[in-house]
Amino acid sequence: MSEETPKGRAPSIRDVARLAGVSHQTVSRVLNHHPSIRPETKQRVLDVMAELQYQPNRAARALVTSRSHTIGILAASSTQYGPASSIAAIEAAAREAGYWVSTANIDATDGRSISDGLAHLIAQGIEGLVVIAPQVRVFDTLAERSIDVPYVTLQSTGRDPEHALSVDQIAGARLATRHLIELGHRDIYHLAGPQDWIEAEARMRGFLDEMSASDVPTTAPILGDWTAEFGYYAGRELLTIRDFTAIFSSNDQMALGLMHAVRDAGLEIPRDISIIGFDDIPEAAHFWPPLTTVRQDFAELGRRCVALLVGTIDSSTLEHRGTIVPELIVRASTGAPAF
Amino acid sequence: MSEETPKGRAPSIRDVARLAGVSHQTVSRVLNHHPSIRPETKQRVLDVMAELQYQPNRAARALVTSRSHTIGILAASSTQYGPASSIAAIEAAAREAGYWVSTANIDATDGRSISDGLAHLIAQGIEGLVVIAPQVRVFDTLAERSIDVPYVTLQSTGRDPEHALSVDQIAGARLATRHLIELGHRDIYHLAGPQDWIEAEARMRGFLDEMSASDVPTTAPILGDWTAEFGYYAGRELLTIRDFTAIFSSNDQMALGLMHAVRDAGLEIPRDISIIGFDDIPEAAHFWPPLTTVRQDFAELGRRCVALLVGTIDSSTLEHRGTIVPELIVRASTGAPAF
DNA sequence: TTCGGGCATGTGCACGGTCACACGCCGCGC
DNA sequence: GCGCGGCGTGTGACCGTGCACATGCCCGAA
Repeated sequence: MSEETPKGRAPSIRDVARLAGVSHQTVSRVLNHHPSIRPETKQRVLDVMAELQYQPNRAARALVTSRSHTIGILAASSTQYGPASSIAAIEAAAREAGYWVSTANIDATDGRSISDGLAHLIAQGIEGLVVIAPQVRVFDTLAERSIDVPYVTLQSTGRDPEHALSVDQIAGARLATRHLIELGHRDIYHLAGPQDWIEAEARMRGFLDEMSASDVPTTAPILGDWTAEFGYYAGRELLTIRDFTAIFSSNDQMALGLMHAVRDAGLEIPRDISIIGFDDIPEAAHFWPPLTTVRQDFAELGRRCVALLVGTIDSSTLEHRGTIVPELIVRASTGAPAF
Repeated sequence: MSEETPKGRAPSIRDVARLAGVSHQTVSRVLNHHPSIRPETKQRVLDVMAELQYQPNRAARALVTSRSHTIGILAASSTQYGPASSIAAIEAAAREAGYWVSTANIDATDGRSISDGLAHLIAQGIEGLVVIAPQVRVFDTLAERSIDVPYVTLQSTGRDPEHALSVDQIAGARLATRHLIELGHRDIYHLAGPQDWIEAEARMRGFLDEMSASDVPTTAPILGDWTAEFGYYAGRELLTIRDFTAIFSSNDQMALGLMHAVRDAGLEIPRDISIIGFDDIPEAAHFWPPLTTVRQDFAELGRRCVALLVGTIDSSTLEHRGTIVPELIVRASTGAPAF
């Protein structure tokens, strides 16, 4: 080994200092872009750093500054398209802003898991928290543990609008519902998401709002679990009634299950029944028939989320955040009802 | 504030020590489950810890032990079902084993992004690395940067079998291909994944192996990009030829696109053309028709991955790892060819 | 009795950074 | 000529933990 440093350890600022003929503090100043350093000195230090392949020790820095530069993500259902997209976007935006990301995947139906995940993140000294999970339970845990870092929840404006950031779910749901109404549908069902997801609740509210605003008699929403499986069985149940011409599903996966059930019953989409989804997962364009749905910009959401969090951390200033409005994507699964 | 500790800081082991009437070292021993501590003393320390809501400082511990207890994940395409499932499984397994996880999402087509992501993880002092990405480029970067932590790549046995862990893609692909051959198909196309994904390569190899083993004339695989979109356009192209009765798609999304194209051409599945996919994403059971595919157990993969990594870190012992064999799921998208 | 050894605990230092403060030098105004 | 302030740099302490070593005690074997 032709190590420049005496020990087997990674080089420290003192090693750099010695080789550059300066004090360790000067090296620290170079690292932190302190203004008053002679360019000549600075260059010398930088050269030695490059030569030694010096890497600042995160732990040491975190210890003394008591700052971790880490944002935690508490995520449920992270295998689903929406959450996964948000996570990826947050991760990218955070890195851009000089922050690290640590994720804890939890089982949102298990209170213990929520608490554990949160403890896990807090133990890492996170400076900000993003919650991507059904909030109802998480909120309780959050309140209980009296979180002392800024946090943002990536769901619709629910119980804690101050911390919420989201695509406007209500507007999206109204968009979808209005689309069906404008096509002439009057008997419309809504297949909602799980009761304890605030996103699901918001979409349901949007549906109900738009229905009553258009003087269309509302039907009781069916509570689902986001899965195609559920959509399929819910569809089979519904079709024993057959007093409707359209269904608005709270996400694309359930819409897929619905379509499956409708076809099994020998009916045609959209001739007999129109179906509209929510999310616009990449596959939706290739469902049979291609699914009309509402698109959300998850990447933008992630970016704003980090901007808000970092703004709060760095300057205690709440950055103003506009609403992200979703977009209606009309494909072939919706049409005028046939009488 | 009725703080027990003098300063506004979080309590340290010394605060605990003072209140418990012991030395800081004794507290440290309690934390690390040192055997020789009187149960009485231990309990006293634990009581004070609980009272003070003491939390060990990770940074300080990492600084002195030079161990971060963190596993890094370098992931591409983490919004897709397979990678997302693996990540969630790894995260859970790692937490179980007392490790933390840090994820870097990269754009695998961009060499710079790979390198940045890797640097990002290394700067965090990760002790192990899991690579979930098309490996060809990543391998080069890995070699170039001479990674000094144990790593595992979550793809098929390719260039670096020593570090690879995966569901046996070749066996899975042979399973799928054999299924088609046994149904009586002779003219079979394979829609492969991107050239630089070793997984895609392995599935292609499995396809070719099985075809020649069964004395069926092979066709040149078509190289796709995993998306339903590509599957759709590839299907349209293929259908202008029509000299085949079955297609084996390297993943379920492309299979979905293929199905779309086949229906657009007025053909029926599986009467005119059989289609088989790979992955068994949760939606596959509700495609039209429900997709025959090959299921991989991602959760098991994640668990083994962490077990292997932690084994290597803790004892430098390579734990023996069996192969995970995928399972053929027969649904309605495949059938005997009609002549 | 003496001595070795294990147990339970304490003392001091090291880890690799940052921060507060001190220091020497130079230029400028009075 | 003297004091003052800013610039560039150095000195030492400190952050919260774990480790090596020291200490006192008790027990059993020589």
